[in-house]
Amino acid sequence: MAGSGGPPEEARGPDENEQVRQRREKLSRLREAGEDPFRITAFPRTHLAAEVVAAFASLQGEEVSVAGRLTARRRHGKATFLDLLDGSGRIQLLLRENNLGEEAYRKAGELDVGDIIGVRGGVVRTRTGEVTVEAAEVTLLAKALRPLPEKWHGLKDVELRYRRRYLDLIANPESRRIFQVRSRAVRAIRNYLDRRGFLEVETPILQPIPGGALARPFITHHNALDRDLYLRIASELYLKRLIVGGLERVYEIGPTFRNEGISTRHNPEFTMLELYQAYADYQAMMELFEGVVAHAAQEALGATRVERDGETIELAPPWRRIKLLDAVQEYAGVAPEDLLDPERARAVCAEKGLPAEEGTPVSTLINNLFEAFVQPKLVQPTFVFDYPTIISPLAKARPDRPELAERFEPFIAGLELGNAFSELNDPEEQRRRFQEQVAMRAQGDDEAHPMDEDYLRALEYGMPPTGGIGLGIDRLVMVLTGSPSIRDVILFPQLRAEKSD
RNA sequence: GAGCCGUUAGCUCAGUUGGCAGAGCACCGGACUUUUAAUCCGGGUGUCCUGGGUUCGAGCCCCAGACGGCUCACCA
Repeated sequence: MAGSGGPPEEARGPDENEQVRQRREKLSRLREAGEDPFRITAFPRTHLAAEVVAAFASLQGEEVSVAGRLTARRRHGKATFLDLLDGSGRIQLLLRENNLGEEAYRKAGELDVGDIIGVRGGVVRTRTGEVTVEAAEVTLLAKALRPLPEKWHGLKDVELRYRRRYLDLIANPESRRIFQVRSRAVRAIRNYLDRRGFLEVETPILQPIPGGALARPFITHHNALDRDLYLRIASELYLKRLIVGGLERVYEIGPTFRNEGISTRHNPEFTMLELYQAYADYQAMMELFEGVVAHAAQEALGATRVERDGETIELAPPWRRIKLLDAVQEYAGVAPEDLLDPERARAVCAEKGLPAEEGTPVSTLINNLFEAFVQPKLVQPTFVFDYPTIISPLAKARPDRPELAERFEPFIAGLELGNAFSELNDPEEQRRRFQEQVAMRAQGDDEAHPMDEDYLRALEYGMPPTGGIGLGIDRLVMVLTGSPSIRDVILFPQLRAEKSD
């Protein structure tokens, strides 16, 4: 094979097939003719596909240059229609032997679907009314050696969609749309916060003490310092140090890592918005949260309503607000007084078919009830508030009921979208909470919060009363795009190795 | 980590009771100068996920494994 003018053996990939072989041979012939497409470094594009279509009235008869990927071909002898896909969308090209000449038309016939091409030509409308570039010159800018997925069904195989996202983006317009919505939503959030005087900052991703949340971290190692570091599970404690430092409104949008299971709602690395506002409490955070989300939806989708499972979700404020225990009563039918005593609470859970082993803390029982009976019902945006202090070690307790924290979690479409509270700024109380967590860690709870003396020292310098929010960007995008899986809104979700050796 | 389902051509998918591996698109050859899932004629290009086993014979049955999806468990 290698001797028949084909490409050298070592240039081939491991999964060659007939179509790839043919394309490699075409590339070889081009190179032998001194027309190696990969030597071209630029193409003077004058218009995007969408621009040509949108400005047809003024461009008709004018010459334009467009470039992109050849995604379809319809041959009619001495005329051929091509579909060109660029970053803005699709435009049709018309190649005619009359215009190109016999030789150029023949060479254009050697193009393959998937090739990257540049075309110079006049803007016309075809007999069927489609805006089209009638080519005067066609340039191959990059050869596609592999065939594209099928044009009609696109790329359906979810594993291939995740592993080869580039193919998904080429073949499935909906996938392109999702990531455009995601980008617009994030930009809208930044604009919204910037306009309200927030400062965007970056805090360490490599942290010596992984705090700010209750979760297992990834461990890594710095060679020069010869010490283990952790990939952050939250940016919380660093951002609050900035509040101490007088940056009174700060936020960060960035990757966060939790060493836990993977599911349709969890990726080991995800994007979180965290923000902190001095002199505000969790009530103010509710208003800020619903404002951020509604604005993101408006800017990304042009509407505050989204469809999901045939139901319309209205994201415009105000959202419903309900106390955790009231929600449990409403949806699970369990009276708050039944949850005061651990024995009665366990009996109620057992009755409902939930695990209720001896010694299970009431807070866990409440959480189980909530997740089983309440959370799936919270389709419209809902703030659930007043969580047990024991599971909120960084939140300020309610002055009147210290067993409850000034904390809320927002839910949309049954998804937990974030977490927020009035930040605990009493350094002595924070130390007691940390000690409580350290004791739980000693009991084997490896998600309990570690002690962080430097954070306590910062609080000892004085932090104003502060409200804070964490918002899962990926999950918000799931809501905005109606995506059932978090993998649909993360460009390269975590998967197992493709091949095991 | 557990349960259920899936893996067949480049892509989307059929494959009957265990009996020569199939279709559409893509691709290759031919016709065609305004089509848009173009059309018409001709051509199947394959590690049936992998490794064992049963059988005269395995895509199909059995066992083990890989990868993926969904559900559950922990979390945002």
